[in-house]
Amino acid sequence: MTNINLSKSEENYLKSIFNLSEFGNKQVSTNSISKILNIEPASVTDMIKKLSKKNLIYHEKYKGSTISKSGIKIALQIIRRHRLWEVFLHDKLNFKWDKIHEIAEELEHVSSEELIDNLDKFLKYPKIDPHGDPIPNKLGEIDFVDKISISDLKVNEKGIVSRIINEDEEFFNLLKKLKIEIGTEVTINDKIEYDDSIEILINKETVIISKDIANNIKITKI
Amino acid sequence: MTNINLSKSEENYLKSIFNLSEFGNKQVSTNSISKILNIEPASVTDMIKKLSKKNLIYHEKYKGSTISKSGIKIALQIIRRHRLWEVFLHDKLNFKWDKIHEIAEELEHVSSEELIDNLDKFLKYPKIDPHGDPIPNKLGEIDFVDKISISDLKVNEKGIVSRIINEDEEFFNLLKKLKIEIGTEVTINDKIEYDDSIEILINKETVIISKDIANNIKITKI
DNA sequence: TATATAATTTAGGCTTACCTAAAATATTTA
DNA sequence: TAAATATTTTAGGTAAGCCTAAATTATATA
Repeated sequence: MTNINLSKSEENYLKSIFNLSEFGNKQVSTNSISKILNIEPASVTDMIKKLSKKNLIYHEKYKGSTISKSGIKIALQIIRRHRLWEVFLHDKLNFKWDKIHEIAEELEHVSSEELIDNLDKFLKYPKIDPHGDPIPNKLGEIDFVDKISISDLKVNEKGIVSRIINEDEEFFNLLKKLKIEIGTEVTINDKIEYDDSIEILINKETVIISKDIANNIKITKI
Repeated sequence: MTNINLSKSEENYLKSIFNLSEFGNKQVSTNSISKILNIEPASVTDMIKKLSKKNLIYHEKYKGSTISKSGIKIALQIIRRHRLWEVFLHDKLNFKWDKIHEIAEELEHVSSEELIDNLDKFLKYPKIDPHGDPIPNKLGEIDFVDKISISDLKVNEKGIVSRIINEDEEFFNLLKKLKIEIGTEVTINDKIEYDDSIEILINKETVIISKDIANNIKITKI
């Protein structure tokens, strides 16, 4: 396992490219990377050249970038670190769900394989992080991710909340108010055509949520 | 509490200058910083100028540097982070005593006050790290540190091992072999004039250690 | 399909944190 | 105390990772 040592910047680019590529299946535009990382497109081009030279991505001028096999491997390790730290921050240090992302962004760049493996063991090999995102194992293997959200269900269908996409504090507070968390059972009562909002049943209570909110809550259909 | 955000480099310099200054009481030479950090003296001069401008140290050209009140405050926080992480790595992740320093060097630069305070709580507010070094509290207050080592004891005097200065793996293994750890009671049997080595009694066993080894083991006289 | 617009890249610049070589100052020693 | 040596600083340079402005290419639109 040739573990090249990447800089914090390189790691962040690689992670973003991986996330944008939907598991390496899509070409990623320079602009989209620029937006996610808040870095000017010209600078993104610089880094793309650098990562290309290291064979972590492939790049076609003016077309876009594709992440390579070895790029994916590394990206999954960074994601593993990030999510394990999130579990630690949430479960052991009692951080609120919406505070952990920022700190994990820093911790994920501390690159000691032994550290991460020992942390994994200490946390008893968790399968998902506090947002419901699956944690890759040491080999980079990762569980299937639910791709449907509440808005994809039809009336009378049911699901279990599995992942929360939006990680902002306001969204966190909203979910708390709605008593929605990972594992909550949700039934679709009605879909309101006027604005696509959805009436759902949670713990015997009925609430109406907007389409945008529904899109941010992934579920496993039951 | 004006918490300036320092770079990793700035933090490392400040920590080194603090350590060399013996709690801010001594002037520190450019060369000594250079040696500790493995950075050329000319580069050290650059950084000294930078830290001076931020009033974290005072510097007299060609003479040396002194750490300021605010510099000490920050240095103590960095040391606090480092030592708390060491406790975590040792006690929770089961890292060996001699492996923790390197990883803590990275973790200490993740600068979230909340993170460190929550970690402190999680670890139940430890007073010393695995090497026996005292951990500053949130306010930067720190316990008195034992300044005498085994070599400072006279024949028939006793002490309890309180700190291990040398953090190398070989030293760790040596101590293991000698059955010396923090809390071990040591009695001086004899001091050998020929090469200043010392015969000591540990758990009813007699061993001879060199002056250098004795210097690296701090004790509390009893 | 020609043109306007959007996306991307190139060119040139900046800051941080390092470097080497040479100059300036301090300290040691003869 | 003068000369030799050691320490420190200055001067000029480099790579990483960003920037803006301008040029190039791709895409959308009329």
